[in-house]
Amino acid sequence: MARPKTTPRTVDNPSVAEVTLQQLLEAVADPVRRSVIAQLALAGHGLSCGTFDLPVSRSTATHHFNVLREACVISQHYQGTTKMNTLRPDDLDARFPGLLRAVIDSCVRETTQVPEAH
Amino acid sequence: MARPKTTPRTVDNPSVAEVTLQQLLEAVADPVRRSVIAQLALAGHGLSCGTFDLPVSRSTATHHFNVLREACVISQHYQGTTKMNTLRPDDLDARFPGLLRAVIDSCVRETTQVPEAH
DNA sequence: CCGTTCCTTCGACGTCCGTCGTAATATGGC
DNA sequence: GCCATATTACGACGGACGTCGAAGGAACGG
Repeated sequence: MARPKTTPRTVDNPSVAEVTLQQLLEAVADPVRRSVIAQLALAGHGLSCGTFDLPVSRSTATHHFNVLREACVISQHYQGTTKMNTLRPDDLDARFPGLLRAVIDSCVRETTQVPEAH
Repeated sequence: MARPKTTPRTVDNPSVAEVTLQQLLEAVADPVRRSVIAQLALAGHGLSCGTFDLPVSRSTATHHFNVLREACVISQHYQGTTKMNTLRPDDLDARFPGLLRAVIDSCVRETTQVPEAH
């Protein structure tokens, strides 16, 4: 409250120390969010929110980005009218060694190996 | 149906090939189930269902054991009247390299580092 | 047999989370 | 200023999951 009329469109990316294991695991347990992770990993660079291919509405996508950011899986920052998303690759390793890396790998395999006809 | 009156009390531990990433991540996203994992890892050997220290009723605990077994995180087998639970340490590594190992480590840290009064 | 112990099955209930549409805000270009 | 674009905030809804208690089956020991 007492916020000025103009919100300068800043994003606060939380510090790794504030993230719980519960938060991280819940974040990656959703298929839409894992799709975000996979697309970011495959792209190799940041992507704006609108460029993702997701099977949900814009507002739902915003929700998922928030969850991922608060779990320190991605970091976000504004760039003009768009919002860029990038993976936070090694930050979380101090707190949960190897975990995010393994999750990202599995997310990529999950999407690239989709052509698995039995 | 057409089941004999006496159920021989067998358990079918699914094969790793049938487990999805979704299943595994959902399984470990629950705090009670992570407690099971941590207690098993700390014990270093199998534990019967009744010896776990869990904040839920017996029937709920049974449910959680089922979820963990179907995700190939634990394997179960009867031993007299009790049901033994053991971690399936390296099975899942073929399918999700490094993932379960990292999760187990984080579960152990989560419970052993509980004495974190700030 | 009979009782005890251990675990499971079955409904039922409550809550949380993913989903949406609509309305609103910020930026950039004209 | 004004419009178009990009994203967010706000309620609302529905389904899924964690939870429980009560009843039941299985093994072991008398």
